[in-house]
Amino acid sequence: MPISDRRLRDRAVRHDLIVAAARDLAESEGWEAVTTRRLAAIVEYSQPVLYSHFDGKDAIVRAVAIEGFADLAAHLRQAQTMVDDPVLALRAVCSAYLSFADQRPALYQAMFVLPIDVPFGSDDTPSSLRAAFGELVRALSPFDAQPDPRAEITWAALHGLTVLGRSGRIPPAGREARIDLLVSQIVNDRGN
Amino acid sequence: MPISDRRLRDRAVRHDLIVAAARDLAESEGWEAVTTRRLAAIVEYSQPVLYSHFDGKDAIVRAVAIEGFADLAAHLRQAQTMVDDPVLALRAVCSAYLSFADQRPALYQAMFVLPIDVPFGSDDTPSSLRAAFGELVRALSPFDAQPDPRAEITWAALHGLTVLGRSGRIPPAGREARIDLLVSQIVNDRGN
DNA sequence: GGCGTATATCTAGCATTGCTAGATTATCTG
DNA sequence: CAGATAATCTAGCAATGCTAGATATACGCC
Repeated sequence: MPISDRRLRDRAVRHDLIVAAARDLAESEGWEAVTTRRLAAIVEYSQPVLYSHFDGKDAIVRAVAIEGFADLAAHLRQAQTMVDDPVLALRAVCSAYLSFADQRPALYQAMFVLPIDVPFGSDDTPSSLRAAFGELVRALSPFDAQPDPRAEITWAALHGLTVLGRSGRIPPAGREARIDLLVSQIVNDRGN
Repeated sequence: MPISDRRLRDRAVRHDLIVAAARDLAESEGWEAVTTRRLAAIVEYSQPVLYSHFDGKDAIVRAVAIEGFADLAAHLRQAQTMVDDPVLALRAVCSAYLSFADQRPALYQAMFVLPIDVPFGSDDTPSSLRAAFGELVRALSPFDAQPDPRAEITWAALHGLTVLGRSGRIPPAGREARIDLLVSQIVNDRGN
């Protein structure tokens, strides 16, 4: 086993360490506290090593985000496989989306607010991202023969509730009622 | 007429000039190009004069945003007073919201994405902001006895469509279909 | 084992950012 | 006109993302 193998392994470990440090620091102090110098200090290397792993700060944020998509997909999947009834399953998915955003605000921000340059409709769209969207499509397919547009506006609504709520533009009270209303809108809109 | 009056007028003019410069520069080159130095150069004063008008860069963005709320409110109002039928009026408001966001992306960003510290549910919520939300409530009131929660999730959906579309997370094609779907959801959800 | 080379890492620094203190100029008052 | 007040500017600070050149480390070969 050549030594260069161990080197590659070490690099991969450090890579993950940087991503984890960025995520954790962002979660505890916000993304504005995530500077290359602080990340370097946490990883206990000098600042320029970050640039041997990532093209720049944006790339680090992007890496955090892409990991987050996988987490979200798993979270949504688990929520809807717990219940059989399609309406309840849909409600569970919506609720799970919002609670994910609530519990991991910085991660969510990296995924959906910060300008990470992730291709979406393209071939090299991260599979984790496609998976997350797919879970939403799955939850909606009992109610719509063409679930994709429905998934888009539902996703938009969930995202809007998240960011507008976070910045105080929508009050926290009445959250459950809004989820009910959202689900009710979807399931009652049969025939089109 | 004391000379200090002219001074106050000059100050007000310069204040507006700064806000306009920020808005225009953001609209043409994006908010990341809006630096205090560039603003000072446009206004043809030195950098520190900005701080005699505003508490900092955030306050300038906030001023731009608050002007924008008034514009949006007027835009939405005009859209729905053009048509009589409630369904068409609702559709017009949704469409107007999206086109506003589309035509003035930087302004929209200042209003709904950038972290301007604007109180919302509070007493000193800018009246223009309340007015914009009120237009949405008005358009929804024919369809719901309690239009406020409905307005919140509709606003959320519109906002989500905007930002997710802007960052390439939702494709531009099918935009009209999504508006139709959104309206259809609302008007078909009678009884609750 | 020892040496030259390639790789990895660090130190130091650049340009830009938001913001501020102290000097300087213009303006008003007695 | 002199003194005081207000407005404005010059110069600079600390922090940021990022990079070049120097330095230390690990490797392959004899």
